[in-house]
Amino acid sequence: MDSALARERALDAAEELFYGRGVQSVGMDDVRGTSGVSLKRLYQLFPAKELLVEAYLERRDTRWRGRLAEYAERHGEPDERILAVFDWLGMWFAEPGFRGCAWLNAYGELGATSERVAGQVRAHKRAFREYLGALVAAAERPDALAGQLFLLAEGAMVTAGVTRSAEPAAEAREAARRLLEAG
Amino acid sequence: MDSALARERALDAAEELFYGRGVQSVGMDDVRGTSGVSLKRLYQLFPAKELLVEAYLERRDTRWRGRLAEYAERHGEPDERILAVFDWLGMWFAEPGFRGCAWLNAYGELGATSERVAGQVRAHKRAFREYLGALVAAAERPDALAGQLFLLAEGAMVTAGVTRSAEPAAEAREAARRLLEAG
DNA sequence: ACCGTAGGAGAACGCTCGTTCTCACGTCAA
DNA sequence: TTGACGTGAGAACGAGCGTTCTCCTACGGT
Repeated sequence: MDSALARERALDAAEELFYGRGVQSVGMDDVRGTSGVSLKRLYQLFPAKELLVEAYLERRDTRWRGRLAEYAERHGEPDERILAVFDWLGMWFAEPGFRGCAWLNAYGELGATSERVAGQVRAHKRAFREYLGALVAAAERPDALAGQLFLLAEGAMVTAGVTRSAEPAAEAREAARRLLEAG
Repeated sequence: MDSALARERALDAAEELFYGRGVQSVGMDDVRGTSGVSLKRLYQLFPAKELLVEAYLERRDTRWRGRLAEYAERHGEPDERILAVFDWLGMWFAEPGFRGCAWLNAYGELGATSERVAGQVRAHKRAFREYLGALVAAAERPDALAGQLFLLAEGAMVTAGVTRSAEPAAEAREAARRLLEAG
């Protein structure tokens, strides 16, 4: 198994385990067991657990925002694109194994102790907020609307995670629709 | 020091430490040091760390909802009461030492491993949602609005916690005002 | 065939931390 | 006074886990 493949396997295992059970309750030995990558290799690729955590969050960030953008961009009308964000959230919430927003979970777990993880969470949220800002600008709406939509989306993520339900996406979509309609 | 006082001291220390630094990075020894309550007493009052965590969340839940209701009820007009919730959130976010919603942080940290803590978080959020439901009903608005306001409030809490800013409360308040206005 | 290197399995190390135990001291009832 | 008891200080115990080390096997180049 070459390094690139071992790295992917390790990150796949890290993502499955860290997202599903939290970072602190997963040991490097669990990552080894799930990935099939030996401890020696793991530490060659990621010299400390924290680096594996950071790589996990970074890869997931890229993929998450990519998938969201890909879905939203299938819709031509600017207002539809905005609402599509909430549709996509609903599909995400309904996926098996959904356990809330990985970054908010990581923030609750590590935000107080790891400044780097806290920074990654802020960067991820800022990027999401800016993406909404671009959609809102394309719809020729005031930027303040993006902030409000962002709060709805964050509230939906958190609530879907805690209650294990996809319903908050529909509620947030409806609120977003009304804000669009009113403004 | 009698038992009741020791209990209060222990909970005061637990709250300060768990909320400020997270549950897992605080040891029972830290609680002893901050509270001045000996380990023996701590374990008499709370036979395991998890019980101390639960007691901390429960006491904080009572106080948090009490303070919110007290503030909101100073306002007579139903619509004003609803908006007062967001004003209160803004005051809370601006308090020194604010580090986001204690329950969401606890959920990120322990939700995957402690079913009891996860249940407390759900109960707390359900109670908050029901409180909003009561305010919305008093304003003779549809219950769906309560769900939307709830998402705004949750989004504001999360965002204020991550960005260390009180600003999201004002954004959420403005969104709430527009939803009230439109409905 | 031989040696040097890489890699795997897993033991070992060291630290943290939840929990319990030891021991000395003070208190109060008889 | 005495002895049972509660308490505090902190040592001790045991488990978990991040990280490193040992040892052994396999293989590639000469």
